[in-house]
Amino acid sequence: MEREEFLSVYRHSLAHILAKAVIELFGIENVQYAIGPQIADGFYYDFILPRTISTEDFDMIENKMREILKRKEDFTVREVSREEALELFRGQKFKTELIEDLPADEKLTIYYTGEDFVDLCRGPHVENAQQLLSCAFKIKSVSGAYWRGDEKRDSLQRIYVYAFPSKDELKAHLHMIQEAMERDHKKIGAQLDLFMFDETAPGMPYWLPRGWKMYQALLKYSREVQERHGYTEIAAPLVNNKKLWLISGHWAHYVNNMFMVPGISGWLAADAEIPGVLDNLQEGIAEPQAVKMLAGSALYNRETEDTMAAKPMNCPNAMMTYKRTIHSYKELPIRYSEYDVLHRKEKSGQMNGLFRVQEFRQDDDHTFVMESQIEQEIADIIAIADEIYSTFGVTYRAEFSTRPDDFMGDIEVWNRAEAALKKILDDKYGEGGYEINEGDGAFYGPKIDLQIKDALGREWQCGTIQLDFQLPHNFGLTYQAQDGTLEMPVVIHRAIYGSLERFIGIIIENFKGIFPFWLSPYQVGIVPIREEHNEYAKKVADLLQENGIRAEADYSDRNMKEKIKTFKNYKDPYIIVLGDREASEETVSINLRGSNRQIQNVPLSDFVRMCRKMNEEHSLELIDSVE
RNA sequence: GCCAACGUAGCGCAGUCGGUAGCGCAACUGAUUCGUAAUCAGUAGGUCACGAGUUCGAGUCUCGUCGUUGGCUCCA
Repeated sequence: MEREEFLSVYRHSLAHILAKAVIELFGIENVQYAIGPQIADGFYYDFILPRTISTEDFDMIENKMREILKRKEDFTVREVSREEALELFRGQKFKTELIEDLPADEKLTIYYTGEDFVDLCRGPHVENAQQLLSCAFKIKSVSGAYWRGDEKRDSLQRIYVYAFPSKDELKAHLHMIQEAMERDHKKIGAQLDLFMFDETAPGMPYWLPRGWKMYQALLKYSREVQERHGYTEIAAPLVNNKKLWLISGHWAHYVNNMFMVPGISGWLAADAEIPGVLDNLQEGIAEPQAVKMLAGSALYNRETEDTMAAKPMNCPNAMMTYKRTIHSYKELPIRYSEYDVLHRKEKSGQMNGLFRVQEFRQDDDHTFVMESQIEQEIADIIAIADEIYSTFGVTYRAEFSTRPDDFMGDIEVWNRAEAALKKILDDKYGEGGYEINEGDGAFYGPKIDLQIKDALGREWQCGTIQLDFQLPHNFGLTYQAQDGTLEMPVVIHRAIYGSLERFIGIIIENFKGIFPFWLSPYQVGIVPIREEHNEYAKKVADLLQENGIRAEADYSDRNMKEKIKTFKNYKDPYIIVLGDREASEETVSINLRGSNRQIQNVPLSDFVRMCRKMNEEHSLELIDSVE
């Protein structure tokens, strides 16, 4: 904690130095300075400047900051009245707004750095800039940001700076950034031929043969686990008429994120020409053109009755599936798992490799339960999450979001459900062993989010467990209770991977492309030394395939070293070399991934057993000796 | 959507002042038949993202569009 305070004091102080440097460089009359808080790896400061800052300016700004530090000026604090403050920051609109927004009785403190720079600030700061001389900092980037995050307000230039107490720590941090860049799933995905994108389908991955093998391995594993827990899988339409979205509420709340298939409101009886169609929405650039349409052309219209939309979520179709028949309390819980393709339209600039896409699959499920079953069902879901996350060797953290102000439904149901969830979380993680976000739940029910932590310590929200009191209501779902009355089930939405696409992105970075055996696109690379060994190699390949082991063989006449190199670049866990010796003795010689170590002359049956064991146990570690 | 940067062969990159489109790897062909991370020789591969503009001439300068990346915002 001490270190945290220290970090906050000097990062914040450095932020003032940055502001002072920028003002000295551009002139106070040309600069509007906003706020400069500290963040995880440094700080930023927002400005309005007469021109845009580019990377070429970074040195200049950093040098100016160092020059200012060398002046060894004092940071002096002064308490001022609101009037005094307003006078002092006359012409600085952001500071003025901040002052006016503070409660009337709040004490205003201002900090001087030297004589000529003053900033509104709660402090505390270092006493003298000298104390910052040993700090290490480096401008990270400049990007756009809005004043108070509101896109309708001023657009500011945000200067991000890395800042650490010592050069070594900055160096370590830059090293970590470098490491993260090397693990970039977009880079590794291309290197390992896992997936690709094309501009005709922004944010919609093409899964290449190798990537798809991994995808299937993840699906297979998910299905295995869920089947054990009594889940039954369904598949449903990807595109539904808007009637469905009107019932579910998506048409009202989510329509701008949906890919639309407009309906047809008619056909042209004769060729027609539509004059004055603008080719561009931007003023001054758009030129009106006549568009020709041939007789028989359909006239598409989003508002017609046969308009359809691609599903952004599986829930409505799961509700329809439940509704097909009447249900008895004896059937519940009913667990419909689903891996269908979903589409969500994102604003341009929102996409990011596999982390944020417009087309994806979830390891989704909708479970229909009686209220009395919530507790046990959630406990079971958490058990599934435990099992799956531990298989990937990652830890996770739960966040509990409770009833928001604009909740819908019966407050008593909410209270009972939240109490049940809290009890499970307390039992599982201990009180305080998870975070509570009061009022952060969805309007239709409380939720638990599961954040996993990857090998670099970065956190990702993957799993989510949400109670839903709204959809059963919208779709009029019922079950017949023991006493013969019709009751409404509660729906639990849940996913463990979250989106398969994003999860794969995360594990690519977590494992740096060096996947556990069971997950590797190909698990064994087969290298016959000479063409005369192809026959034996083929026999081995067939045997592996029969045993559910994914193997690839290179039967070409290339040099064996080249074959090994190719498989090593693909990071195949085992590369087996087959020559005279192996063929005559029915053995394989294994090259272990990640080392130059080999295990010679392993009996074929032992090798198959090793591979099968890792597939069955979903082992994290590669077996590196014959047992 | 907003701010900024980027887009040259499958991949990684070079291309100066506006003057004939280049390199490495990969691919293909031939030779080599090899015991653990690059055998040798040769060949082919381009709408320089797309569209306008300036110019005698544009990969290079200007504008626009699309895509990607880093942020903002939102989210799984």
